[in-house]
Amino acid sequence: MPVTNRRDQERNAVSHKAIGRLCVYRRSLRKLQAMGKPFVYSHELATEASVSPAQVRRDLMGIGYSGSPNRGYDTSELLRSIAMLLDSPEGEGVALVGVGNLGRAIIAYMARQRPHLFVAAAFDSDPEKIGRVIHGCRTLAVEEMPRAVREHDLHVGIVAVPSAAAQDAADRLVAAGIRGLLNFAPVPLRLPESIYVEEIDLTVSLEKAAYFARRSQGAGLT
Amino acid sequence: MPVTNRRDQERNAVSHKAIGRLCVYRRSLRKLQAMGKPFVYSHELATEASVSPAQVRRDLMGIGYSGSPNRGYDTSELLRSIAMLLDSPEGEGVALVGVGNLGRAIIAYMARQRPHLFVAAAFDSDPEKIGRVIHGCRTLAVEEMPRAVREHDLHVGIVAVPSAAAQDAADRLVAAGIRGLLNFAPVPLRLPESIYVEEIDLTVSLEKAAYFARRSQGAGLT
DNA sequence: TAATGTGAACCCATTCACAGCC
DNA sequence: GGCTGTGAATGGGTTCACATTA
Repeated sequence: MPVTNRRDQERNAVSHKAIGRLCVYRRSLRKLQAMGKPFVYSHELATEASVSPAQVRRDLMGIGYSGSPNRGYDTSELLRSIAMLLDSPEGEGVALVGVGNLGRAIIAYMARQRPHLFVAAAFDSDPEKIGRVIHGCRTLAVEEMPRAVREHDLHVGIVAVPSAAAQDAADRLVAAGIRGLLNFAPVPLRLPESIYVEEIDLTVSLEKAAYFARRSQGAGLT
Repeated sequence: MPVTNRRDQERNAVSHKAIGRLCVYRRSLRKLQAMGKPFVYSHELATEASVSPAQVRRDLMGIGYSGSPNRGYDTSELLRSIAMLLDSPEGEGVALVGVGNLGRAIIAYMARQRPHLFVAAAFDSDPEKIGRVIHGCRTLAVEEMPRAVREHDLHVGIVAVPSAAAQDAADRLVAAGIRGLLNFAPVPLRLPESIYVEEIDLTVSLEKAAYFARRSQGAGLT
């Protein structure tokens, strides 16, 4: 019973936000599956993900998955459907540039959570760091990037270097064949249109949190 | 020449996204100011932030700031206007829970970038870590949180603990008086409505990057 | 009865396009 | 002439509400 077929995926461009939510639903589904719960309702996934039940149904409709009106969605089947959409049949290794505090924290973090995305290769330009092994991942010189990326067939990169080095790191990743990347450096990267960039900007997030914290009824004490 | 007054801010609830963009504009403005550029056009800020010029003008309109038709916006004045909106006149210290790899990386990161937000207090439940000083920030026991948060008058917190401990960390922060927080743990936090939560979900971001990397014209090799 | 699937309505953010200004 | 400021048009994402189904 192949619930979502390739054809659907090829056509329906699922929206950015929907993809993000599907990742979240998947996390809940994994938990439910581990708990042995065979079926789940949209409103249950909804509360877990802090969205509306209608939103969940829309999203699942978007990937072409159907549930049953009185039992809800089949946990395992839905999980498979989402995986079929999100996961690459090829490898899922990612290349990380910058093995400083942040880079090491990312490697450790990803080693702990075991999604099927993992840091397959880490790079740094500091000769001091070359050769060090962090969580089973050896640090290579940036010059090795083209070869290593090709060899491991990587498509996703992480930029975890200081701002000043970010553009160079990104350029190297792109040159090596990476097509999507996660940028932790608080600088706007200038890259080809075809490269997908996901920004993680700690400062901006914190400033937002600070701003909205201030106005959430705390009021007056300005 | 007080360009944006408190009245405007109190009323116009600037949208979430607009706040995020204003943080980004500010970064560009600081750079421009440092370069001694006294005026800037919307299209310049726009390219820096990867948004449309119209978007920039809208956003600045939203905070009640006006430029001059032929010189653009006054760099310093605009910077002051944004600061007046975003920055708290009170302190800007934040409380961080979890001094593991990630927590330490965050402290280091924030110490490097010098926005006016800084980690004022770090907490951990591991007795082993209590007392350690990272970048001038001493690690305290979580039990000290209420006192320390009150003492430093903190309103923003960062949750950088493992998933299993995240809800507890968040609850403690909220109990101590924090009103906005940044959550790095990939679990949905159940908190009072009034608390603003900004999620930073590495796994979701990576999965999104991987997904869109795959479909950006790479095609066929599925 | 209580759930799903979905057209239609709604809402908010963004962009357009142009008047006004220097 | 090229910029800003902004009403109007557009577009996309979310929610509504209800027909449908087991």
